[in-house]
Amino acid sequence: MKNKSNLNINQFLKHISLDCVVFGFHENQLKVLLLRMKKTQEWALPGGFVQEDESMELAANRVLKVRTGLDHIFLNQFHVFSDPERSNINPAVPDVLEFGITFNDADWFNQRFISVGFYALVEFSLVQPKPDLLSDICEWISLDEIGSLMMDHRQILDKALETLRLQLVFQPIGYNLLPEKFTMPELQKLYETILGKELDRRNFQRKILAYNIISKLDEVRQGVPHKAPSLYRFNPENYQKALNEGLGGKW
Amino acid sequence: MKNKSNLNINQFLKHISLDCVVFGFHENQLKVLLLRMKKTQEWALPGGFVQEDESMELAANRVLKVRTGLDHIFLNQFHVFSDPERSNINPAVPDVLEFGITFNDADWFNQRFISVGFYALVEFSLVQPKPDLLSDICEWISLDEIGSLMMDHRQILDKALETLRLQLVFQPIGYNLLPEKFTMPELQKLYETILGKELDRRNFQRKILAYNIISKLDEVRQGVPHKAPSLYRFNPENYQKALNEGLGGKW
DNA sequence: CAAGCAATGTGTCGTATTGACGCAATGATA
DNA sequence: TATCATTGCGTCAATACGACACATTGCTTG
Repeated sequence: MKNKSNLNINQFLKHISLDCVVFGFHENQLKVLLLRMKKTQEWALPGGFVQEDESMELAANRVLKVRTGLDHIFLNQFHVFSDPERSNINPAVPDVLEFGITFNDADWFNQRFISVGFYALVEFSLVQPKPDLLSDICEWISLDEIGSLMMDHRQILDKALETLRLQLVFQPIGYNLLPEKFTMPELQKLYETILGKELDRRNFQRKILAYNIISKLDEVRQGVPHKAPSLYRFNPENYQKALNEGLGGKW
Repeated sequence: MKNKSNLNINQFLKHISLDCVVFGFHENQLKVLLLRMKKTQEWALPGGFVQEDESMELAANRVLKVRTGLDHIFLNQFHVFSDPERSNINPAVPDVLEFGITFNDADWFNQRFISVGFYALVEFSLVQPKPDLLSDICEWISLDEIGSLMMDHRQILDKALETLRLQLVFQPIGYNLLPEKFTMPELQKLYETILGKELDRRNFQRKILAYNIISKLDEVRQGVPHKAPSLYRFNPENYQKALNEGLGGKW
């Protein structure tokens, strides 16, 4: 039973959804990809549903491919949001009714959803944001400019950030967020933004270099004021090794 | 539409299940609560489904209350298992048909499930294991005696253990696994079992004491061979503080 | 019943890690 | 050409960590 829109809800599992917190880094700021809902003008995380033959991970990849144009995105599930009240106030329903979608579809959106949260780390410049059926805008918003979001999406975002901070302590971060070549101050700013606090420039460099996950290049960044900083790039082998084995693993 | 058994599947959300890895510590061994399926004799994790008005956490608590007799169990979700093939080989179906359950119920068990994995830490001696409708045995099995499990439950167990190991590095563990009073060697053995490697007795004590989460008592363990070890107990306030703020948090 | 012994309680020492900070070099800016 | 923000490199003390020594306790055993 198809419907007028290009969204065929009948191929999706009931009660289950996913929401993605897509992190990017640009102009020394951590940004998140958000959608603005047509009807309510509320901002929301990109999300979607699960087809009958795909895993949650595949579904998240499929959703993000449409939303960003990217394939093989670095993705991690971090929490399941299952408060029975979380979707009671779903404001998407009036939207649905306005855009040529049948009442059966409104029922679909009105049901209770248990949502699996994913966070994604992507290289900002590669993303081509595309709104979905219910939104008119899809764009990057700086972390400190994000106010309240639709439903419990603010809570999902906060939990993603908290998870990312914990990961940072025992796993390398940056390979998926920075361009191939980057400077030490840029990498440091990324860490500072995620952690939400300032770090000592010299101690940071010492620690990062000790991990052996980045290599210094024979180039400097051009066209910047003051002294030109050296460029670095990640060492894929050691980075992967650090991902598997952890960094400062105590005990 | 009720059925003959005391399991009313109609109150549950379709496609969604949960599985619990319940850890206990006894006789210096880490144990997991397992069920043996009546029909196939395979071992399985305790699990269940989600009612229409409860969160995943509430559902997990409800399931474990029945299975262990305990309330307010320390519970954490750790991963969602959503491989479309994971429940194709569900061996519970023949069981279901044999125990007076209607064919509609067999359909229920035959559907695809996305399962949220929880791990629980409980005090061994407080648990009163009870089998469920499809199992004849519910008991503690030592970690190193666990072979293959039903469906993907072995994979779920392994992931739970991996998560527990990571938690151990930056969060205190033990309050929920040990009796009120315990000895330093017991606590160390718990850490060693979870980490899967031996630790230096003296360095372990120094490190643990530095966290200020346990207090030494004016008692020693009675009736043990050789020198009687002192008893300790967790300091609830500092333990909770460490849970929130983390332990050796780098950066 | 005393010597032996296994396990516990306490401390040391060299090394590595960390946090705080100094200072010279660079290169655009004024 | 002098200035100055920023980068690159280094120092030092405090702390944490791993490896190990030694004394103590109290059951075990000859």
